[in-house]
Amino acid sequence: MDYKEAKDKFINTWGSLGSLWGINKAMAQIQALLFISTKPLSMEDIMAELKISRGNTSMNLRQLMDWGIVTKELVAGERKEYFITEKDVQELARVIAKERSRREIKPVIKVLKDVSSIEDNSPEAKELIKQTKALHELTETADEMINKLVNHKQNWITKSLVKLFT
Amino acid sequence: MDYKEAKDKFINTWGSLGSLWGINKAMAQIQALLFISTKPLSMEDIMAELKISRGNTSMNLRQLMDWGIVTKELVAGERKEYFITEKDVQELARVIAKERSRREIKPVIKVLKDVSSIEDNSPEAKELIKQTKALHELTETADEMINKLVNHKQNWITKSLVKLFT
DNA sequence: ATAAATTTTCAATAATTACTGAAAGTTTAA
DNA sequence: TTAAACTTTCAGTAATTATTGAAAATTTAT
Repeated sequence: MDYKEAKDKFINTWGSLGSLWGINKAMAQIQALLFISTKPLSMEDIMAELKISRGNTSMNLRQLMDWGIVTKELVAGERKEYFITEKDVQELARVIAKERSRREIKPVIKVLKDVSSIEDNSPEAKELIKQTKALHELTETADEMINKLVNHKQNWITKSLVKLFT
Repeated sequence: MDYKEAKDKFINTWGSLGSLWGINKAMAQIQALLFISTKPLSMEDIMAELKISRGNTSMNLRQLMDWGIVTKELVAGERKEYFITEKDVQELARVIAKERSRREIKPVIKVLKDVSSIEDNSPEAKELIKQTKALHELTETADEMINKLVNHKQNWITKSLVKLFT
């Protein structure tokens, strides 16, 4: 496998992994491309490399910036905007975990809390309350775990692993 | 909020959460329905409750069985098949984590390994190798972490949390 | 101010993914 | 065996989601 093949394979795999996780393909591919690039890339660069339209590139770059994993980089004497992504994988993982907690887990916790606090004594309602309560507790625990790990800042996954299994 | 509202809200929230995570809506809703049901449900029951077709129900039940979170339950003197889901949330979380590791993480680890072991000395290739190696290590560590947690069998999330932050 | 360079927006369209329903297949009881 | 009860399959269709491309908006240089 030569460089070009390897690069394409990486970008494609990352892209399809993304869509499996509710992140769209183009967004994941742009991030992958920036992640392995040795220099900041312009919108033109990205369009050419991934063969996607200007509009698509613009929208997905914005999303990546909303997530906080891509930033604009000014290149001296250039009018175009250039983009870079967080290059440290640990930091990348932290940011993604934090965003997913905020966007996906937190709202579910709220629903589970509401549902589990209805008042009704029928056996069906009791089962609903019991099971949503259990789910609520589990979800909150998992979310707290993520957030604590996420605030460790450095080498968190490795450190936790050592702490857990030694 | 009365029982019916609460039930619908739970099923719908679980359903849309599912699609956010690459699990289709019907599959997540069927699991949610079984999860709060006080008794095993037949295909007819599920179709009526969720207002989905027979084919859809059949296909998604099979998928849930493939995941190992739903099983057939024979009801004495009944010809129909009845279905139940794992009711213990901890066990449910374990099974899901294990399946996601097997289906999604493992294949990515393989690609990252392949990509990071190409031989090429250009600066671009060096960056690709460096970054995919870092990602490979992180992914493997996270996957090992999931698999170890998953083999703890009881109260794993809570236990790990205590262990980690006390 | 003007206009060239660049980015953003969004209606139209393409691509993907999910769902239906009826025909084919399977199981069970008599 | 037969036929009724039930389940699975899958081609066709519907619903959802992603992408394009060109017009509008913005930014920058002069």
